[in-house]
Amino acid sequence: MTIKLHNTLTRQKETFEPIDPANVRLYACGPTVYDYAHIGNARPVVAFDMLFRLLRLVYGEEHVLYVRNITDIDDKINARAKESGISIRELTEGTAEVYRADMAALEALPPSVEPRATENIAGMIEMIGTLIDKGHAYAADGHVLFSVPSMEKYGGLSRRNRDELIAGARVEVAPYKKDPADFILWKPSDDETPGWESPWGYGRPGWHIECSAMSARYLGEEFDIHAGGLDLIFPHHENEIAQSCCAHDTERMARYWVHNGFVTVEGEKMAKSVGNFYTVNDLLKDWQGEVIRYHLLSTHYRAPMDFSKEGLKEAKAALDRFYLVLRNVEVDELPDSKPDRHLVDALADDLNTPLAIARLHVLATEANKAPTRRKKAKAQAKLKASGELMGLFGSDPDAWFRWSSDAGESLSDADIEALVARRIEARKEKDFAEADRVRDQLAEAGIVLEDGAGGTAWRRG
RNA sequence: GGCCCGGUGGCAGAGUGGUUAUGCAGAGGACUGCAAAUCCUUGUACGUCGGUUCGAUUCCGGCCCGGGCCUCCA
Repeated sequence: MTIKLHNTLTRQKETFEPIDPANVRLYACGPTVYDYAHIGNARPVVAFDMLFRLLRLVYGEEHVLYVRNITDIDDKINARAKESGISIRELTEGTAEVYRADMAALEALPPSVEPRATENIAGMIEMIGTLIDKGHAYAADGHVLFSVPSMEKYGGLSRRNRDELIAGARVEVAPYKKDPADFILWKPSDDETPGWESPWGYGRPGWHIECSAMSARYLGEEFDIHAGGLDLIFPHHENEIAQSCCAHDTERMARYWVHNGFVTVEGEKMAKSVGNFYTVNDLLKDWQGEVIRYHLLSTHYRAPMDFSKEGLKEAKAALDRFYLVLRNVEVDELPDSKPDRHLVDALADDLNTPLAIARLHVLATEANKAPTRRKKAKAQAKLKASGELMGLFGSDPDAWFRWSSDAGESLSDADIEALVARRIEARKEKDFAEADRVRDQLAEAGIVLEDGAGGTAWRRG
């Protein structure tokens, strides 16, 4: 089984060859915890969770190390804490906690390590010191800056040269910069902002250095895959490469760079002013996490995707179809099964999740058409194992169909079961008018009934 | 201005140098007390103009349209 990945370094799909198959190392840029995660933050998490799951399948669960950081030192955090009158620590820990819960609801596995920037300051200071020693950085006016001209190959990932950067610069160049392209490694803090003592005075790290320091600590100087959003290619990832390669004297920081495409919401760029700013936390009030996950997986991770309520409805309908297949189990226990070969092939081909989903549908149809109980159970098991590889079908089918976004406001399970029982009685008496009346009443509350051989099943539609 | 992505049938969304994607929605049928679910059948595609080719939606080039990045936005 070989995995192919689109590598931003070469802009081509390449066969993935780990440095050490017994220790496959993946790093993804995590959130800056100043606000709840929005759907644009969720996409990379789900996409790279799929990659993590695939790597675990191919190389073994014990042989994949996935690091995703939490950025808990940042000027946006400082500003947010100040305006909401809570401490920085309260803000970052509270936000991080919600983040973990939200991502878990999306069925994203927790990363192997989730380092926080504030717990890695020493490593950053050390790295900055190394960069200064090697002539790649300089202190000026309380700041430490990376000297971009000191790196011959700067710009390789984003494919820009320094002249283009300067020509395109839209921000005023700070006076302490020797070169307009230089970027901050360390900056001074005052009494209001968090800071640490350093050889260059009391201050705090720049953004890029944290990923360089943390990836080096947990994954080594050169590792396999570095993942993140498309928008991070420049400057963030470019600068990470500069810092890491110059500090470690390496050719590469990571062998493969994978980037997810952007999300629009309801056809437009997500913005609070447009009213389409969807946070995962809010969405989870109305939709099962798996529905959100499915919607995200239904577009290839590199393509731009439009996230919409309509798309969520479609995702819900599709998952209903699968859970219907999985609910209709006629044997005591499903046999053990491996994921479908074609589905794994699709995923191994640069995470082609839409094709894999199409395969799930084919497997569902096969299960529905199976002529014998045994064959049906086998097909159902295959479907379930395949979906589970993608982080789907983790719910109990009955629980899935009972799920309600407005629990308590609508009919309770007991109410529904009482009505269903009344209708069963009516049908026994051949009082179809009464049976239909009850069914209409339930339908109005969004309950769908199915009269099957084994009795009447219900679900919230 | 520079760099980089996309434009597929009513919708979502894969893929391919010649042959059915898949799902939803639509139409017809089977099943059902009627439904639901399920199964069967079925229609509508590849932005535009050129080029390469026996043949292009698929490769190449121009153009049009949309999106992203160009110093801290996933």
